[in-house]
Amino acid sequence: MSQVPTNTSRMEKVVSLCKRRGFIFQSSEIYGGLNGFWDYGPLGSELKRNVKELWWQAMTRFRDDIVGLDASIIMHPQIWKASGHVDTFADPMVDCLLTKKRYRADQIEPQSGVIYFYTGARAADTELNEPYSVLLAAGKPAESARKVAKQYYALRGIADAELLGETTEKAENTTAYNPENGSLFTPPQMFNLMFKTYIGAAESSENIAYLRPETAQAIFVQFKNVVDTARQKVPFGICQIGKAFRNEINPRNYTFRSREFEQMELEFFIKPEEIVEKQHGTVATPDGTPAGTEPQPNWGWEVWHKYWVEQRLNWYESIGLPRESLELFFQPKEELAHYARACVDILYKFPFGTQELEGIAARGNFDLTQHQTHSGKSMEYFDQEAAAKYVPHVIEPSAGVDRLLLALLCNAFDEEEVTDEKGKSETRIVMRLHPRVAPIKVGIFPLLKNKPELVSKAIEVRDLLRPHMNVFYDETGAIGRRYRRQDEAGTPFGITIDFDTIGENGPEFEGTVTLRHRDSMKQERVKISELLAFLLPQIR
RNA sequence: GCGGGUGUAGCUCAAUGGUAGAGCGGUAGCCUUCCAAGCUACUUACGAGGGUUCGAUUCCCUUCACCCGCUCCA
Repeated sequence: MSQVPTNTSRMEKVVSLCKRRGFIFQSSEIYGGLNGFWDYGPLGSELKRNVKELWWQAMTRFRDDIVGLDASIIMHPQIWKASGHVDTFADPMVDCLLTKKRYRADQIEPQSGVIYFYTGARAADTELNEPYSVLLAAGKPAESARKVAKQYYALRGIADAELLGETTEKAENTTAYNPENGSLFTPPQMFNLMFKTYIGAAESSENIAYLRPETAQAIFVQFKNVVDTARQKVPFGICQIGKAFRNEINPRNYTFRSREFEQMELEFFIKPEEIVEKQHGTVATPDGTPAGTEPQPNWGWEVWHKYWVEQRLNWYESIGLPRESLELFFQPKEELAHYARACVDILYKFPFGTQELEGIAARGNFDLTQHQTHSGKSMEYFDQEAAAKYVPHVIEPSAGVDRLLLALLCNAFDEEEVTDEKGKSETRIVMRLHPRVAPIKVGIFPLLKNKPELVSKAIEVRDLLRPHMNVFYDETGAIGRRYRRQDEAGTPFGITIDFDTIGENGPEFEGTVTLRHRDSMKQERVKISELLAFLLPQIR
């Protein structure tokens, strides 16, 4: 498995296979495609269903303390006011007029000094009346401002310019100039990342609504309803899988950053530390808590946070992403959003770089409090055991489904040299997807198509397995070709119905099939009656 | 959004200012007793729009998409 930071050719092979085998297609391809949107083909949609199903199971079915939610994508616009998305989910951007580099306007260091204004420039045969200005630190020679200005006009086609209309002015704490070279920036442009739409027929400002930029807010907004109906006590969680939309400035890296994507989010509500302390006398910290322990009532938020990081890492391993393909990134305190207490990202080593799959944030009670303030409805929870009312705090593991699929596909992709009995070597492409996520669990092949006994027996086996797993029946072409086709689809098992199966080579083999393993290409004989018992534990 | 690159069949690639070809694949048939065998037939493309031209896949412009770098990113 490649550990090279960027590996373009490997990524290209993955992309090509995804298209060839029907994992991922470009959205609206016959109309030329649409930037930032992707579709999942037959194999991709199965893969995606499996991943979401496994997450849902791990979160809700195998736990008593988490329940599900499936909320609408368009919600009351006030929600996005309360969450801060309307105001802060927009980045003001500026471009340097000289270098064309783009910066976030709110991250420009304010500068003071002298501004040199020009009205234009003139060369032997041309003149350009386009104002431009340069900021110089106090005391620097005017000549360096002129040098920058000449570079600027040279870019505009006025070489060796004579600068026109130079004036100067003092400036304090301006962010309109590039600190690196003094050049003027373009005026700030706002990029709000939320998709806007209108509810009802009239496109007026009162009808503005947004496609949700994250699924989390729906959980906070429905917190009270869930508390009232689900018979859960804090600590408990609400989870949701669903689409979210962000009008990315620059979608990149295949499906990694798309404008429409799917999230799997959990909001796990916990007691504020003062309540824990009141009830138990002490608050457990990560240092005093052995890894992998069951949740305890005296846990503080830091232990819960660590607990969820470990839970999530274990889950990724359980679906086939090895621990060494993942990295943890602890966001430094100074880079955290104002409401967050801590955030750990789980990163995967993609061929195009190590990138985030999931963020696990400790968000305090920011969100519930915000909605309490904006809606005027109490978000307080009455804790009978503690005899106290409080707004719960929250730990938020938030994962991107599409990113995860891409990670699984990149991780599974493998090329190996195989040598046949005649000594001829060739490249085998195999998707080593974990059986749990594999789109097709087992391929079922009659050894020969023109032998009715083999075909009918194969169909019998297909119908035996079909209620329990996704099977693929294939009778065309040579058996080796059918195996290799399934290798690219990531199908972990192949079952071949041969002449042993129908008893032609002795009664001791009757009712057995060839079971072929994708990864090792090894074959073994298994009784049809034992197939389910063999396969089920591996795919669940 | 800026700069660079690329767009020809499902994939990988070729050729050409005179109307596109291969390999692999796919489909159907024959054959075939375990790892992409063979034979036959079929299938499918110049990203889109405009211009120059008698004629454009080829030259020019615009646009769209993808890739790389910058930028951004929950």
